[in-house]
Amino acid sequence: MAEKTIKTRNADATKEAILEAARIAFSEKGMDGAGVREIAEAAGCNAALVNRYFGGKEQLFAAALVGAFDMNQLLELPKEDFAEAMANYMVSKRTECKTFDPMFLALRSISNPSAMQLVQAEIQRHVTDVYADWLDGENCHQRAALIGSFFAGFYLSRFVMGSKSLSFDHDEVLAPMIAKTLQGYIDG
Amino acid sequence: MAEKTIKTRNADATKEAILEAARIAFSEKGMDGAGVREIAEAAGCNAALVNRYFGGKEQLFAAALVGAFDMNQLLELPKEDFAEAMANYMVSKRTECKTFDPMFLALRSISNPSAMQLVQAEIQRHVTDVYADWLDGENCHQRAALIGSFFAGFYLSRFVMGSKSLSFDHDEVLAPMIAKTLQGYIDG
DNA sequence: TTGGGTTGTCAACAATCGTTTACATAAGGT
DNA sequence: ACCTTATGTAAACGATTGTTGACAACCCAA
Repeated sequence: MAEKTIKTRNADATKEAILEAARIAFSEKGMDGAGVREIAEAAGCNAALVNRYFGGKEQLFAAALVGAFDMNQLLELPKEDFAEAMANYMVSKRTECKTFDPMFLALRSISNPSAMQLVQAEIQRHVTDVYADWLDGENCHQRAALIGSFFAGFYLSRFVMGSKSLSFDHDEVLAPMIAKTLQGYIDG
Repeated sequence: MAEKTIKTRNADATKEAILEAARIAFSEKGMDGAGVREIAEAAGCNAALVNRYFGGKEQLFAAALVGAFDMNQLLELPKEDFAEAMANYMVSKRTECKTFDPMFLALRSISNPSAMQLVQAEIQRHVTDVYADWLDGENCHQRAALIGSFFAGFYLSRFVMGSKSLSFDHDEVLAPMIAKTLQGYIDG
């Protein structure tokens, strides 16, 4: 949103531009790797405005986090379709540059303890607990957490680390394996 | 190894002290989070020696990585015992402070691209490929990589993020679930 | 048109980083 | 004992970081 052609002064707009730029930068480089000046430049404004509108980098990170982990569309499926749908989702996901991905943001920010704590709380409330309610059986919290950790591990290995064995070339092989693992946690 | 009582000059000893301090610091804070001065202080020497002996921080990180991922004791077990043994290993692992853990080092360094590349290459060669050879069946590389990613995800969620649902309190519930997942990848 | 508050910019601050240079000191052969 | 080399220390450099305060420019109401 580096729209400098029209310089209409609008606090809410620049605030939103900073937030969007921050989400992208944090996704690409993590909380520590992304700089305030770099975010401000991508938002088309000055770095000082980041502090004026958000109070600091950490609070900007917290603001970038709200509503990020609302990935509950899959939960509207019938339970017998969930595993295959989620496996297809995991496998069909493509990594584009300059985009906001809460999973990247989380994975690349875990070296920062306070950022990690924010991420953990957000995931626990908006993902793990929701999935546990949906599973709704014996040890549902553990099964939900294992689904989440499996998802995170796959994301980490495939996209962040770039494992060759988990590359796009093997999607047809990977999808059923992933689905089977997920089904195991759904059945309990 | 901050042994300052006896100041015997020994290049190899301090080199090793720096390496050990680096492994611990990198495990706790990651490649970017750990500072050279902090490592040198933990090693009981000056920060300049880090550059003299290793050529720089990145090369120190690379040196701290060699031989780190030799976790192949489990492969000496018979195949039918592997899943349960690895599940017990994952569940019985305790996180101590001031210790070297290559998995922590890897997870907390993925925000640094060059560090991540070094880690990925090391894991691919010393873990994933070795496990694939051991599995030795159809899609063995994918099955091995999924074991690794599952392991990483569990490590990340339980130890680094501190997921409550995967805490020590639920070890008896978690172990058989983990074992079942692993067994799925072993059988293929 | 004028004043006041909002919005944005600029420059500098203090801290930290990895790194380098210059210098001091211990060790060991001659 | 002396001299050379190896080993360790100290200080500073340049770059970057998040943050802040002073200042300028704009918008809007009176």
